[in-house]
Amino acid sequence: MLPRYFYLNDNVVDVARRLIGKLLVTEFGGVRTSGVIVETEAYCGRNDQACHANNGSRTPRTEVMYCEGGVGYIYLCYGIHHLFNVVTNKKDYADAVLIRGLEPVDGIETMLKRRKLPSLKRNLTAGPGALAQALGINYRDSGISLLGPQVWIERTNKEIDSKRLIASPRVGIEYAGNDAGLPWRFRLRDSRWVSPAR
DNA sequence: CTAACGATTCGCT
DNA sequence: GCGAATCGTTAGT
Repeated sequence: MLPRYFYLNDNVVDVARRLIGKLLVTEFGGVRTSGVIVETEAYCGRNDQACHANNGSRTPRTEVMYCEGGVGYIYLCYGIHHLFNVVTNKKDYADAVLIRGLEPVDGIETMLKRRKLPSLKRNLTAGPGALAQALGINYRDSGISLLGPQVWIERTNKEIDSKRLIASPRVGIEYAGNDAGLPWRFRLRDSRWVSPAR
């Protein structure tokens, strides 16, 4: 399990890069499901128009983004999809990393059942809404600890060569003006488990 | 209280 | 490639 200090990093873009190649695990009702993170996006609470908590905007929903790093920020998108983010930085600094793609590892049968899919294909965990559903993550669990028994992140044996990382603009945030062009999306080159979005 | 909208996905053409 | 689905959150009245 990654220790608290991993999440206290005050550079959320750096955390987004470091999360690639880590294992994201959930264990609900004693059933373990997991996958290697292959795609992320960074959102910064200060001077980032794409962030829900931009420039100190506090609402009931975004309050967990202001927690000390090491909890999950999960919210409902389009009324259907539960998107999972890793909250980082110290208390009152509303930074988070959206997890956008996973390579399935543990509990594939369970994930197939949750996704109502007949067989293992890339749409099992490629895309932020898809992977959250596969892991059984619900927006009502927003604020859950990443140092607890239900959701956590682990190191893996595989080292990620920075040459295998692609940085590009974030997806679906055209409303964010100049910040829409920031290269804060990271993905593993040649992974078939990254999101369908361009 | 009301209305507009979204860090997306899926199915159909 | 395109449009519908679907509902909590938010800002405004």
